[in-house]
Amino acid sequence: MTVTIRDIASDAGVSVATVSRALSGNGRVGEGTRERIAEAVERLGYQPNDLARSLHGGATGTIAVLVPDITNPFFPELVAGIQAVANERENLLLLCQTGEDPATAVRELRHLRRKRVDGVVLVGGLVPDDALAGAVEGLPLVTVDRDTGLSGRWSVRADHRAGGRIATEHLVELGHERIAHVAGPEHLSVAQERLGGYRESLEASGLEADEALVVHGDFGEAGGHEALRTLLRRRREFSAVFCCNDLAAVGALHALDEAGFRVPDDVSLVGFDDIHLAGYLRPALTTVRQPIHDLGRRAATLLLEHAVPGEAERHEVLEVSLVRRDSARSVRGRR
Amino acid sequence: MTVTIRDIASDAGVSVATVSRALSGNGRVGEGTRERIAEAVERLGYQPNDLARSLHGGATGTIAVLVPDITNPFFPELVAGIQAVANERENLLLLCQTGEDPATAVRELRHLRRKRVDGVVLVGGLVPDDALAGAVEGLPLVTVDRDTGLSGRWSVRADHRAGGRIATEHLVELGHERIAHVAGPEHLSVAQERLGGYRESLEASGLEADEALVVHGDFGEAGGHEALRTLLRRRREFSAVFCCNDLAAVGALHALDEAGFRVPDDVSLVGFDDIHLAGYLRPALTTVRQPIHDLGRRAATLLLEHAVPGEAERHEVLEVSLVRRDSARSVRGRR
DNA sequence: CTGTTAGCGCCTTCAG
DNA sequence: CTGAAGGCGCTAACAG
Repeated sequence: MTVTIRDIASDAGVSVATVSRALSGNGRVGEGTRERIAEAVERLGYQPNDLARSLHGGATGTIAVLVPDITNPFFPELVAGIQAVANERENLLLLCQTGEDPATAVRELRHLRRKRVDGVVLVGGLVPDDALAGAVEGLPLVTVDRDTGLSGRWSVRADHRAGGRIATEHLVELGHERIAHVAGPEHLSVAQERLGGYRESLEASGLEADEALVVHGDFGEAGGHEALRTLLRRRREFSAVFCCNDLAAVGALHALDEAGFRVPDDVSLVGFDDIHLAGYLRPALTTVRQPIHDLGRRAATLLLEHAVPGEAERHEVLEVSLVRRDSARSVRGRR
Repeated sequence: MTVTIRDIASDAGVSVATVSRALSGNGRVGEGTRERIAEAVERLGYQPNDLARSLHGGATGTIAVLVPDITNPFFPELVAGIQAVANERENLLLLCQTGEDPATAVRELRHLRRKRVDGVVLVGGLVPDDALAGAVEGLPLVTVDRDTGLSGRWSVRADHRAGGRIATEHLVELGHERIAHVAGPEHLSVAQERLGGYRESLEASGLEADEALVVHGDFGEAGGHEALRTLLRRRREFSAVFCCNDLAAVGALHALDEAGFRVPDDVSLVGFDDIHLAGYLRPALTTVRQPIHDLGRRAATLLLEHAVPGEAERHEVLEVSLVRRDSARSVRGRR
């Protein structure tokens, strides 16, 4: 049925060993034989079987990425970065979605191990370390935007704390004194850090840190929407809102809109991430840019180049920057 | 180093065959033996090797999807649909990006074959049939939104022509008589069909089909932006624009904005796809909804259930529907 | 119910 | 430079 190395061997009148050498380019093979082999390969339409090849213990040339939800626009950009370096090195990329469920993640990790992937990029912080530890033992792994206690593991992340600071500082510079924050899920370290940056900046500016101006939501549009409604219900004065990410900012924008506040005329808004969407919105969203694509590139590069378990671990922190667009402006009206 | 079936066989005091049976659940195995095996598996931390398992000729439990660009928000939703059914059946999903380059697509297809994937979902219409034919010979394949001349191949697509009609009809019903169309790339069948629907609808309504109101762009934001500027430069009167997809509509929206036209007050706008973004925009975009997630689900289901090459081919067409939001309203001002 | 024996397709010593 | 032989980890007939 399928043509194997043996078929082309007999067709070319040589042994399988010679064919193997000719194809893998390992040992030396005579010019003439090489040609006859190439010919036979062509004529018979031979397709090497990577399964058999990898069975020998070599690499599979396949890595995997685990994301919470590919539908969230942050992740496709990240995946694209990973994919880019995977392709450069002729690796294939398996995409897994955890749906933010630790059990699913662990199950998928186990599945990936059976498939003998060369390594995995784990994105997000939703799996407890202990559950993870067993599932990834001996598996090359690089985490992204995840606060991991796993020892010997490599990680890549943006400087979320600096991001929180930058966003808040920008609003302070615009003259805002009552700055609210729509925070992310409390248990996520990236959310904590952004919140921490916000607080640091407030303090550094000598502004009052009114805890009633901080409301926790999630990283989704609905969460931002709901969070802002909660904030509004508290009836505290504020003239600007720093949202934990762009999607939440979209929700906040809509909630503000529904309540009759105009952005940025009545309230200024700053997001985080700088997903493509941010530039499409009206007003275009001022936000903190994470180098999402590079985050992916770095993660994949580390994974493919260095991340053998046990090797000295390494943690990279990428810089963020402010992207000024139209959703934040100097203070005028206020609630 | 790695623990194999043989290790656990000797540990449990049985033969490898018995272990194999116990683990795969094929043949019958005594209660006691089964337990001792389970124990050994646990104690030694055995991880089955799917490579060896698949080498036997069985399935690999892995399918692949080829998309032009995962960063385009249409595709993550589609991929999510595919992923969903893949997971339900314990399959893994390989993600490949073609970057709209036929050569890349063919190369990746070849790579996937070496990896012995069980099948692939090919999205979009950018690879010429002949180049493809060789690369996918004997490989289960389902195409999505692609007009394929490949015989014996399965496909899933939305009813783009009906979509074009629905969008245009909606604008006609709102009283618009001069309706422009920002079309997609001319060589893509889905673009042709949407354009065809637009023309049909115009004709059915007895409206003049002014070819100067049709301008070709691409499926991106920049393309829509540029296309609308071209349209504006022609200085023909129009009060509504039907865009080939939502991303192009975003570009059109911005171009209109820059030119001082308000949507929907001065010009009505209708998109196509109904990506999440559409609902986030202001004004929220009226658009033709493609059941993107279902498109993915159906494609994967067909692939996993039926798509053995040679079997009677099947082509599914999914229905589209109009989503009325805020970007289109009854005619008032006009250019 | 269980063990023995062949391979799956390829690579890799080891001789020639 | 080339061939023969063994094995990667597992499954699938066959016999018991």
